[in-house]
Amino acid sequence: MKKVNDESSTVIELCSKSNAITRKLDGNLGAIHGIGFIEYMVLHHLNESPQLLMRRIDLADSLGRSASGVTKMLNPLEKIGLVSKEVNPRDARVSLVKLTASGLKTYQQASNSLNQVAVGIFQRIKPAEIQRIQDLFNRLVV
Amino acid sequence: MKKVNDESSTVIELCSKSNAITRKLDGNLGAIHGIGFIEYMVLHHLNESPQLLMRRIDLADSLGRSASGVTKMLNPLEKIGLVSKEVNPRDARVSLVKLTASGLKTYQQASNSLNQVAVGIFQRIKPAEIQRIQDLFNRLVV
DNA sequence: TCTTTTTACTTGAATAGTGCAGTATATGTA
DNA sequence: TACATATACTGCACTATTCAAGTAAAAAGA
Repeated sequence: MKKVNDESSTVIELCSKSNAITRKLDGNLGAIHGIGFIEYMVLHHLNESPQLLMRRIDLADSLGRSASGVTKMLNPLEKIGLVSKEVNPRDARVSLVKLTASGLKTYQQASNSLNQVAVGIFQRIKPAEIQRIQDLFNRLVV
Repeated sequence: MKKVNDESSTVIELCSKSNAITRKLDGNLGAIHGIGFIEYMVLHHLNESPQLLMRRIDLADSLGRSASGVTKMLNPLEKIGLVSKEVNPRDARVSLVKLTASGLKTYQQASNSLNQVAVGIFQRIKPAEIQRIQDLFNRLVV
């Protein structure tokens, strides 16, 4: 008697691996650069966006986290000067987050560490397949 | 100027999706069955193992979580009777976790909910590709 | 215009998760 | 045997994350 379908067991595997990877990277980045993996992801998404600028709500979506989680997480990052708060003249509700010069520098350094660890994680998977995985992720409906 | 390699951006995507999925399933399972997704995963791994029995440390590995995290999480599950604590006569250090009859029932019911949600998540991906993803996950080195 | 609804964000209370230190048991080695 | 090291687990202090409630501004509708 089968209890879960293929989709479910894949979801379970996905989240287990993600937990393990997050823990590993938290330790790695934390020891070397003083930020966790989630903080790294903030810097990454800012770096990818035009003008290094994002709305908090879009950041929450990109990270798969709640709005309040983003608010709280950003406080320490502002305090240590990796990001700054900007206003949107068109809409007074939004509070934009910007990557500072210092944040960019930390991002670039931490990226080197991440690159090494990430290569280790995918060492048994061919480059073409990595591309393929990423394509599949983009088609997930969450 | 490229900052992160393909491996890194795939890791970032993986963890973002996992966060979003976890949040979605926490809400879904919590509302209907009174357990979060992580608790569901505990029941799932116990159900998959022989005699419905696991060591706490192996459970932690399967979940990608710390040993103390498992200890803490298991307390409420024992209190509501979904799992029970067993001793290992061969090794007094280990404390085994067993899926109870009540836990099995909850697991089976929650699996129905999960199956539905999981199908929705993979709706744009072909069955053959789902198999493929799972195979790739098993080859990750974490 | 005035009112309702939606959106963006923040705060507080509660919960969850971590690392580290400590305990107890088992294993390896001389 | 004795001793050092490794393993399994737990408790504690700290950090992180969430939900629900609240504020304020924008958009939509009458």
